[in-house]
Amino acid sequence: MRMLLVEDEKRLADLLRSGLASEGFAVDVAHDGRDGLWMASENAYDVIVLDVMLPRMNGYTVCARLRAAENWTPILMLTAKDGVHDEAEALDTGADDFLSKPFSYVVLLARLRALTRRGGGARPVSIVVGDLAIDPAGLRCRRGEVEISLTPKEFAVLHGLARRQGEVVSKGELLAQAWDFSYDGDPNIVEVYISALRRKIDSPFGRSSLVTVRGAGYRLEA
Amino acid sequence: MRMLLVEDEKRLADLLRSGLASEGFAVDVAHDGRDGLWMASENAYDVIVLDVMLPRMNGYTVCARLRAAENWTPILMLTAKDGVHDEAEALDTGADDFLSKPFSYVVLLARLRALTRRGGGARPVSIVVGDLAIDPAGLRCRRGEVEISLTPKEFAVLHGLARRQGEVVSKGELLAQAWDFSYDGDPNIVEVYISALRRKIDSPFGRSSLVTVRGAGYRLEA
DNA sequence: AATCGTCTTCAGGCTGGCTTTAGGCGGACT
DNA sequence: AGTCCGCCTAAAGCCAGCCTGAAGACGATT
Repeated sequence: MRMLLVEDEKRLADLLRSGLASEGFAVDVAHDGRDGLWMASENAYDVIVLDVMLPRMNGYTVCARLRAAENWTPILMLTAKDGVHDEAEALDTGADDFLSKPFSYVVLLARLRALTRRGGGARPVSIVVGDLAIDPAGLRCRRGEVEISLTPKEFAVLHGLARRQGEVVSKGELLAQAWDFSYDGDPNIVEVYISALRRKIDSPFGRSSLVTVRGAGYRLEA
Repeated sequence: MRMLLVEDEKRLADLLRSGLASEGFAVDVAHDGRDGLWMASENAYDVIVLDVMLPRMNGYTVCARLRAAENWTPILMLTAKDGVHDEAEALDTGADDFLSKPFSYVVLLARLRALTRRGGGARPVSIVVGDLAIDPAGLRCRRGEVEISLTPKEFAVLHGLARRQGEVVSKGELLAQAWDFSYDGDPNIVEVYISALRRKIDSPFGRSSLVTVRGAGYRLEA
């Protein structure tokens, strides 16, 4: 079971290397992002443990580049903060799992076992709907060659629709995905954002890809 | 993909239920620990989402009891605090994964997918009647290559007929399926919608796939 | 402190789907 | 043939649901 550990803190890297080695992993260590990317590209690992805060190239970028190069090795990201946003960001750039520092060794082991059991599955990172490309890693999207900047909330709504392109997504579902669960404001806010999105991704292009299905929700189509 | 959700916060439970249902999960909900344990024992679920803080019996106990009874259904625990200790404790009692509240919907979904070990999503399948394709997820249908947009009610009626293609479906049955139980208006409304459907899916194509069976109901055929 | 951008609320206006109504058609039975 | 009954469909009113501009709240940045 070959593993690549990309971690710049020497102390932590050594501890993990010795611990995991005794669990049966053959561990290679890279100490910065660029080395990590290079090693991951050159060798076939069974799993990659990737710190987010790295010199020379951060973890998100390394992850995104690997996925862009169609490398689907399971990746577990180590996020420094424990904000929900970081977690989602990690998963969106194509990571298979993440762990917030500080973490316990037992937990890391359990997660690694789960990942290696599963094997890597192909999962494209950016979502394409017709000529509209949605880039979860960059919180932005493109219509053809034109780049469109979106606010986080706008993006969350668009993302929710794009993940299920061609299907009707209800307002309630969009609320649940783009707002946190404790939100209990006016559901009308979804309409407001739909309106804003149309003004950005449809109207300027004379399109109408964001369709209202009265009494049911919205649908994003090519 | 059958799922048991054990969660006492009604609002959260409802949000999750509707969201996950649209992802292809058949969700049962239990509102306290004892009910959850009972339901998990009686039915064969593919995955269990288990809150830790529950009335009548906490999540750790439920989890431990299930494992003691040799029930190995994958369990994802929802821990309230985010201390490492709780996470380890969750894994120790036999949970397969955990998530700290508050969590994001996206993350939950990714974890559930991992647990059920199924890359693709179980999506509602589209029904085909001759060259007429009915797409429940998108609330629309296609005759050959031509896309036809339907209102929710029109779709509900067509869906009711398509699910039993070739059979006669009575007006009463259509009423029961497309209208809610408390509806006590004119049954003639079914005829109105049949008429509308014919104008959309038959007349423009010179077909007559929607047949009236006098005194019995309607039949959709290829 | 001031400015900017984002999130959220609110309210007015409007669209379009739902339902009812009513007149007409045609098959079935006497 | 005549009559009855079930079905068809066009038309119109109603109203829920949706759209959108404006403005306040809030936080981030300078």
